[in-house]
Amino acid sequence: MRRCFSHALCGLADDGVVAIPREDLSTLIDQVRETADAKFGDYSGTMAMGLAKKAGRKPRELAVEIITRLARSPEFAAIFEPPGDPVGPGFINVTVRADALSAAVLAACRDARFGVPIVADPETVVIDFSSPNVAKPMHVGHIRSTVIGDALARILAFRGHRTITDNHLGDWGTQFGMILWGWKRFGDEAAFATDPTAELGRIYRTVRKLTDGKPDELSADLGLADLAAKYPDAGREVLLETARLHEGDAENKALWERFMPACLADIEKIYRRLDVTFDHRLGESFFHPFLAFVVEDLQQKGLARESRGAIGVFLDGDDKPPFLVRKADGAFLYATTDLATIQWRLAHWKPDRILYVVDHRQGQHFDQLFQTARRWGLGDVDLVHVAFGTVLGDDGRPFKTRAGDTVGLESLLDEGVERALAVVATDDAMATDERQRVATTVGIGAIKYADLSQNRTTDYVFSFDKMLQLTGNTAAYMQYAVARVEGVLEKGGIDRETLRRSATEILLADPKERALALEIMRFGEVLEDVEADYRPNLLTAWLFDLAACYSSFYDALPILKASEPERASRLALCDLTGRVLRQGLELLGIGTVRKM
RNA sequence: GCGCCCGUAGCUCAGUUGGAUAGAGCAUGGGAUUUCUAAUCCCAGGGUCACUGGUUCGAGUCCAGUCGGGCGUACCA
Repeated sequence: MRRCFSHALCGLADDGVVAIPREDLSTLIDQVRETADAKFGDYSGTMAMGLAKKAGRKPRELAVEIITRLARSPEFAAIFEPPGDPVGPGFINVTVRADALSAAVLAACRDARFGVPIVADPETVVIDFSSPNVAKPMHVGHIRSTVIGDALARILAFRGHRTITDNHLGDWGTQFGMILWGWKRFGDEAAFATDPTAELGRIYRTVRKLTDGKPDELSADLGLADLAAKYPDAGREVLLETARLHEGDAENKALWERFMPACLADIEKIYRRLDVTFDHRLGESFFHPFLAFVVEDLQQKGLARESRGAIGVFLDGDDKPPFLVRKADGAFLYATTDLATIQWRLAHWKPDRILYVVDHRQGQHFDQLFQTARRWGLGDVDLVHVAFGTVLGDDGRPFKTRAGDTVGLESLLDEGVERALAVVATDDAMATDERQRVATTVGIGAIKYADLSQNRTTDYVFSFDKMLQLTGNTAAYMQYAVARVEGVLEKGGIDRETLRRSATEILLADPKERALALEIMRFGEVLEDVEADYRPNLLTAWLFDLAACYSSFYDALPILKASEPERASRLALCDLTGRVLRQGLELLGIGTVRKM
């Protein structure tokens, strides 16, 4: 609906009333927003004030000009009431026409996309997310990248972009050297046969503590202290094992090939539970053959040079830390891999954009990476670091178990489902297996929703108690709203296809009907805003508003018991609300149930 | 030291890139059920937007500084 302003603004520009650069037009249109207060109408435009300043005009005068043009535009008049005079310093407040809203809702009822348009210029977007290290079990730190990345991929695809999701697995770095080193010294064949990833996880944790553990961490564990005494040079030896793997050492390569399938299977199991899929899983190992070329080419083009035995790109002068692409011992770094990856993706996928859904702590790395890529001349692709904050525990410290270990993702999901089961279990009428299914949907949904509903840039406090609340801005509240819609339609024995076909008019006489309809019609705008800043929390906030509008509508007005023609109209609204809510949750990777 | 991010109600957080009287949820207090899922709805209280100055019609938002916190900072990813 915002778009209706564009004609009037173009007109202004063409008439030379004010100079509006074409590229500013969309940001001006973005300034058309839903009003803070219903008494100001439905939408409000604030562009007159800003434009007046630049043009040296009086804001109200300019607002009147815009209003005149709006009123003349047939496209505008079809959707909005004739606008009144500007309010205050120059607000242009408009109200959607009842007949236009009603017609739009009716069209949405019959449309598989609810009237949400496909983007005008679809782009090819690579979304790089999750990217766990395969050598260690996935933990709570991976949840944000996985959940946010998956949601963004779903949303961009729904908007009409060509999306390519890629899981850039950490399957080749130092952490694998740790496993190799540890396996050779205290690997347990029997334990590996029983539960491969558990054994590899044990080795990883032990070696990590040996190589970068704090003194008190070492002294707290007698066995660990012994190992530390026995292998004082563990850190260096680990790097040596990593280097051997990269050089193609037969023994290490064989072990790598032996360990990988179990690692991958373990990770896949988590993705299945989370309902997350990838188009590609091109890990670090895949790009290994291209790394030498990256360094050579950077050197040859005079971008990288030797320093203290290593090779790096000096981006901010000689005194600032360079972007290292090769270590003094000859090994490559993840900077090298990331550069090779960009190059490979550009050559094979020709993307317009690449999104990296990665922890904000790696901001500097991406600044350097993007700068280097541009200097290297890798083309005019948009490289975006979609950063997010840390997951914290109740104490405000990074989320850990009481023993101080990181929380495994598997057990986290288990606990979410288990707690959801306790909440759902109050209804004895439900069969056990169905209850289990509902608990799974509610539990996993709660974990995802809690994460997505937070502004991604801030750290967030992980709390099962809060995310599983049945009231407030939670997955359960939203899923409940969907289940209530199902309940009404089921109770009325309504065939939804027939309902959609036979609906002839949507009546919006009651303010609650109107508010619900207006909210539903904002779906497309919200998705547009989500993409603009890669912020799924705008979608959760809107879903919450929508569910609240529905609850309010449902509470105040009879539906099945209403008389015609209200009954058919309200049933159509119910059906549409349910579908839109379900679609919105699906775009977040969250499932729904028919009963709960 | 330098760089990036953050500081909003008792708690957890929004705040649409500078807009109208700073909003939700939880918690607290009150109310609604002969009626489609009350896992709901309606109403109320609760704020020096860390602090100081600046920019302008207008600042939680932009600029400068101060205080407090987090993260990063040459061969881990």
